[in-house]
Amino acid sequence: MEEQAVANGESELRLTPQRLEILRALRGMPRHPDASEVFERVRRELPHISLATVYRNLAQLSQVGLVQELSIGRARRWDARLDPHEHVVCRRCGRVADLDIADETQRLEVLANRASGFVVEGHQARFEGLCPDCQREAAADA
Amino acid sequence: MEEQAVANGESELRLTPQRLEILRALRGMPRHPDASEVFERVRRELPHISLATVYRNLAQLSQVGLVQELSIGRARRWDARLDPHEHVVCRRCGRVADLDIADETQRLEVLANRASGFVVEGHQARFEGLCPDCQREAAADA
DNA sequence: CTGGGTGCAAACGCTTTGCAAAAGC
DNA sequence: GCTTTTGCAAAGCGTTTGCACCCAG
Repeated sequence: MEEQAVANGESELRLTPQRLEILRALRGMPRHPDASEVFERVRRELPHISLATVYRNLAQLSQVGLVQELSIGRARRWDARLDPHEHVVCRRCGRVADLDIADETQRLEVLANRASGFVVEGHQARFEGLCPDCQREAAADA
Repeated sequence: MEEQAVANGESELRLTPQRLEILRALRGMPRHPDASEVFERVRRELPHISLATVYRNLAQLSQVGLVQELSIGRARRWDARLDPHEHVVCRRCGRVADLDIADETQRLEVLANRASGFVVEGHQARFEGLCPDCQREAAADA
């Protein structure tokens, strides 16, 4: 198969069918899946793909900046959104939602820099709480 | 041995030698150790303690609010500080430092609440960067 | 006697790695 | 042909669990 390369800042990745499909799958999954969820989804198009390939490609794609790794909870989760944003996790159902409060969190990096002496170059904020659905259910239980 | 109970909001934990020593160890380790680091340290006082006991006790202690669990990187890390604070992780050496910017991050919970519809009840912010030591080394390398 | 707590070893879940075969340059 | 990528299986690593024993109330 004729392949194009995926251009990026420093290096290039071959655009293999697996790579392409993983990227496509992730872009269609706004709920921040972990590797095995991506695997299950990609499998529908490429039944012979292996889980190891999914792991390898997610790591490579994030190295070249095409996807973002999230550390939410125990398992690594993945996000095709590249612009700065935060996440809220529901304590009850585990649902993850995006938060667009980049302006404010960006300011915090400056504060963190001053307070720590570190050269701060990034952050992730994870909020916890009850999602609207679970608020309703919690109210119904009581 | 005469044992006292550890009082807390909802339940009680027996103050076993292992429990006591784990708590003491953690309070003396400001670098946010993971379970096996706590294990190594406690072992110096209690050579026969098992790793499973450390895991179990850290989980129990955090359930009753005597220690805090951090989700930094891959392994669970533990913190004896209970007041709200954030963390900076060094990209190079992995060192973790505390950040006292609670006033500002507390404000963010309100924003997150409004932006998401979730009832936000907590957060963890993790900043990344280069610690002072690694800044020096990085400068020396160049 | 009863229940929680412990140590040990085995099991677990997620992730990584070694390797030979396959595919693109 | 040389390099990269893949699939498969095995190994790795942090964590949890089952179980018998122990100890305090």
